[in-house]
Amino acid sequence: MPHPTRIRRDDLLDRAFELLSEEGAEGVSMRELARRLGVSAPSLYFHVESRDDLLRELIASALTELGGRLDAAGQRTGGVRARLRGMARAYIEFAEESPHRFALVFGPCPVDRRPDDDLGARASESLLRVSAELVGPARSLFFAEALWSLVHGYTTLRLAEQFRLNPDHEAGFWYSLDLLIDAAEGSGGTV
Amino acid sequence: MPHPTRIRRDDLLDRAFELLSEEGAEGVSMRELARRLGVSAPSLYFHVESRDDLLRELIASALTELGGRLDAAGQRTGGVRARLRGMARAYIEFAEESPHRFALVFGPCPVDRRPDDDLGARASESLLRVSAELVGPARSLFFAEALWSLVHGYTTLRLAEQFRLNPDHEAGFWYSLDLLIDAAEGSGGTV
DNA sequence: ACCTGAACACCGTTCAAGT
DNA sequence: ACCTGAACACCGTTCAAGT
Repeated sequence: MPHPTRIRRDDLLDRAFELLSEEGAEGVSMRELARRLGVSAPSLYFHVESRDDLLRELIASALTELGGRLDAAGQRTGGVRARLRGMARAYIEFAEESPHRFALVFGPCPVDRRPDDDLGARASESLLRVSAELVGPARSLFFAEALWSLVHGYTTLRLAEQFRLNPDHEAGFWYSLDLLIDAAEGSGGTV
Repeated sequence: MPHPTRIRRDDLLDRAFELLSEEGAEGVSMRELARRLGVSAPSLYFHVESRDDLLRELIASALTELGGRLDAAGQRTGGVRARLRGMARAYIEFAEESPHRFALVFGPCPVDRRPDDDLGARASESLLRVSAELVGPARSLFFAEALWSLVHGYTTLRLAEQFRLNPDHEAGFWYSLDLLIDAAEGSGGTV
């Protein structure tokens, strides 16, 4: 063995994940990451192009996990309404469990840090599928966008503690969600 | 005059505003700010407690401006629906005009950087007032929260260019907004 | 009271040098 | 191929020193 320590890419990403979860994107510094790996900072550049590249990897992993959770929620047995509620809950729960990862995925983000378009597409695929059950394929994009806006807005405002005035803020959210679903049902889909 | 240059607080805030507008919060560095003011970095600390303090000031100013715009839109003549639409448009327009300021206001934010609670309250006051016209004071908080979630979600996702798949994304938003207003009207308010 | 330069502890990244 | 230390250009912030 030519060197005392060899960096394994898995370790690198695991430690970066920990840093992100603990301290947010700002805490993911190349030097601190190197410190935790017991390695010099420049050596990281043999395994990662740049800090932005590393963050892009973390975004991709968070997006994949969120997509998986939404998918699971959308495929459970039950009516369309119950599954849409489940997907909304999964979205909120992911944000509550991993606020820093959630913020990184949806936060303002330099072009260099953008994940592949198809990753985002895959994450929203299940929402589009369940939406199509409700309003048909032609209007599924239209409806999914409205649902996503409501859920995302509620989640981010909740995460930013902007509902301090209203301790019972969940009630309004679930009511509004049902309203959108009611309207979609009324507009005549395939189910 | 004991010194060649004296910092005026207005200048300091104006330059910081420019930096924020041009390059986002990350671009607002004490050293770059000092450079633009033709002054040493440490001297800034006689006019501002810390960088977080400065950013808090910028958040406050953005929040005040957004609040003012919402207020103006909410007080125009016209029906409740038209005014709510106007407020939504004002929200979106502010975010489009000042994306970095918008992101700073609603982005994840260390506790030290939080503006006064009553500033946020004042910004949402007009929304609550117009909501109360629609559903009465008892349910205005409930309804305002739903509206805000939808508008905020749509705005942030739009700013993050998450609607790339759907070039006609505005239509779905306005439709959903009307749906929420319809439901509120149906639920029996004072108007 | 207000400004300065020097300093401390951080950053991302590059690069010549080692194995 | 992979790792290192030194270096460069950045940060926020403190502090003794000047006026």
